[in-house]
Amino acid sequence: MYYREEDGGIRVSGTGPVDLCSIFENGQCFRFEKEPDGSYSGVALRRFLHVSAGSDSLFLYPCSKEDFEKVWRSYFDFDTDYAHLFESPDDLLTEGMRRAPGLRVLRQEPFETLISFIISANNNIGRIRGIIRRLCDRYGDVIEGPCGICRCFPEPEVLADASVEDLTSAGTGYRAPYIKETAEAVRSGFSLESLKTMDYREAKEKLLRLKGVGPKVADCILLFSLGHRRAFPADVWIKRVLKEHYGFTGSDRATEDFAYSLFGDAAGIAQQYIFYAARGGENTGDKNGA
DNA sequence: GCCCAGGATCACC
DNA sequence: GGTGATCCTGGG
Repeated sequence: MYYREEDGGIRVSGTGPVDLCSIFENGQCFRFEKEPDGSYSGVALRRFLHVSAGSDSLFLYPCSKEDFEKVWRSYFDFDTDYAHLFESPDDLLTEGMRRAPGLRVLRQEPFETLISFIISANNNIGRIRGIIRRLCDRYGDVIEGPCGICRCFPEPEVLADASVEDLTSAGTGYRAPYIKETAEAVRSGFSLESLKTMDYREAKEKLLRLKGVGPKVADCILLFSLGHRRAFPADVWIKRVLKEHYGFTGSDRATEDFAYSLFGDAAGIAQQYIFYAARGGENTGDKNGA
């Protein structure tokens, strides 16, 4: 992989396939919007970013060499070669890799990911996006983007100080007190950062103590922001696939072990491919439109 | 008006 | 340790 500065941005080549739709609309990330020309823009890590993909390159804007090295390189997980993660992929995984060759698992901001996936419980992608947009508009810091102002994801203190009534009126429903309580926990010292270097199970156990975080949400946070690639979020779709394709049913812990036995250390990345294999050529899991 | 999808929690066994 | 009712909201 190599890159060069160009018109205030960075052009990256040799990354292997990158498909922005399967990155930004597969349910791992809720803050990037598709532009009419197929590019995406949004705010992540307190920075505005516009991304467009060519046949063999990617353009990030605005972006300096320093931004790329310090922020976006790891955000997009550019240093991992997804094509060679699995020694002997089975039929289902192979099919998923064929269908979504440009998929990548992002490394997002942990607090944003935590709150976003608490909101995701009992919810669909269209509504999750709307709720998060309202929270950012109401509680997020303002930053300057190329086309006007944008909003960052709210800081823990701000959500901790928000009233449950206000959080509810943003559309969070019964999850409002969970959001407030979990934001309070983070404000008063619960360290998300320390979970990155912790053993997978230990980190998951810690996350499960937070209000509104169950096994599936914990695995999403571990996989989509904390770099725990063996975290295998088992939603209803994945459970359906495990049953229909492997004849497997079992408890949450048994599912965790089964996924590990099938796919090993990168089980979470396999989960993303399997999602595409199972849902065929359709769009992603969004029934209501993003 | 009714039913459904989507995970976490809580009461209960 | 597992099971089932409940939470909220948009859509069919």
